[in-house]
Amino acid sequence: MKVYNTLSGKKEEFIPIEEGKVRMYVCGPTVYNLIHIGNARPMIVFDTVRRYMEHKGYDVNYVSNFTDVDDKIIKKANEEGADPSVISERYIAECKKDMESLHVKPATTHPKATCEIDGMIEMIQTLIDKGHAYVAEDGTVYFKTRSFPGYGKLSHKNLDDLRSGGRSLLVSGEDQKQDPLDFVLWKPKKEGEPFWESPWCEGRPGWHIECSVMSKKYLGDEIDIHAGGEDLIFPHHENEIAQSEAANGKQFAKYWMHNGFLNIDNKKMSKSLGNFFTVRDIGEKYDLQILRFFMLSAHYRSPLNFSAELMEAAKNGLERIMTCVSNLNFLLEKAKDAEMSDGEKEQAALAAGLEKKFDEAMDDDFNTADAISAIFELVKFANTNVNEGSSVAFIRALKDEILELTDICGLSVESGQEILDSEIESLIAQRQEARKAKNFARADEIRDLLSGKGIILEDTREGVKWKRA
RNA sequence: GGCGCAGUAGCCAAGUGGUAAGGCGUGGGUCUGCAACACCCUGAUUCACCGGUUCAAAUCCGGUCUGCGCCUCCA
Repeated sequence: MKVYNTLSGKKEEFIPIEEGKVRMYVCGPTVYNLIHIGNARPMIVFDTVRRYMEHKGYDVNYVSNFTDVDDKIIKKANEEGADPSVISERYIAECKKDMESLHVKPATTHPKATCEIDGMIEMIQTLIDKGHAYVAEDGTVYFKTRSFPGYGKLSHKNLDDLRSGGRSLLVSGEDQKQDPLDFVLWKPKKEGEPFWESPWCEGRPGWHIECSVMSKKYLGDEIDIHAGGEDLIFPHHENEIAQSEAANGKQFAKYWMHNGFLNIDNKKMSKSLGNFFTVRDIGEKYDLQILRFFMLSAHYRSPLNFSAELMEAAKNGLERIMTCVSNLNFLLEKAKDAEMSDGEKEQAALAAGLEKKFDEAMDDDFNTADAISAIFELVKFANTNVNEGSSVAFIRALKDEILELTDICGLSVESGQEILDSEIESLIAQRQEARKAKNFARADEIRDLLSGKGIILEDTREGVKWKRA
């Protein structure tokens, strides 16, 4: 299995620190509002990475945090006159609902920054003790960037370029920094802000230290994969490396994975441009697994453009897979022979080749676009080769294969077995009578009636199929 | 200014040295009482442009153009 590592800029063979186990940390959202579809991309992408690794037999310890102390949360809390924890708890709950709709599995642990303050104070103290951090007059603690020789190794920047860059890194009120590149580990409270006691001042942690500490606590000093959106490479992940490696004296993460951005009309999504969509917005119109399918149809490192047309195309594509499974289920009920014929055994072997294609695509840095094409080929294979004469074993083999591969992608393509109420059953029977009697007007009338109730009928050679609109 | 990514059919999108996957859409056909589903056919002599390397390039090298991201909170 090969993984593209931002650190080296290359695809590398994945070798876990501990055989058979994967320790993985994914930077989670700041919970001050409903998550937007851009937030959803890393959740979906890295959940798929996790599912594939589990499919390969790895025991994955997957940690993804919620950042629940932040300026935006405090701002929102002040607007509503509520405690910041009310805001963050509310949006953590909403986020979990969205994740469920997106078929993102809950992490092994979802730590919250506010529950890990002790660990942060401890790590900051270690950094001070080791000479990597210093306390300013007002109690702010800064990380001394120049004290960490590897600074810039992830984002491939060098300190002098950063300094002479087009923009000043000095922001007003930060002139206590010894160097403009130094960043905050702990900052003093302001009026009306939540705060914690610390050796330096009453205050709260800087953003970057949170992830270093939560990763260390739940996964250890050294982890296999650290992941997030590409915008986090600098400064967030660069700073995490500096903090963790300076404090722990060990390599922090072996592999750094970053997903590309989701754009709207080739522009970054932003509220000011009016092209901002929450996951909830999309969920009003579409089953959210369509959004998931859409995102997996491109490579995770490529920028991905979002539009209504593209969602429609994704919807139709996913429906094709679901129709196939539904057809297989239908034929399964009608199948007579239990065992595969010799011809079917050969066919099944061919189909297994498509599963191999899927695995090879996923082994190559999680090429989900290519992997999905293997699923489509499998669907076509099933549509072409399964018929009313097929055996139970053959149909089931193909169905199971499709289900296995779609499940790795986090897609549920088998609609639940529903029992129709007797009134509808009776209408379908009446329509069949009418058709037999060539009373097509009556047959169409019943079909329209059922369509009005959300039941769509399809006449097949094997009988009448129905589905929900 | 610095760093980085991308440009493949109407649209989306794989492929990164051996002669262009897959999906959506379009048009035609088969099946069907009709519809739906499905299947078959329909698609790039060509991969932004210009040079170069090679027996061979969408894939490697150089340049040009265009779009985007990061360097400030951001998935």
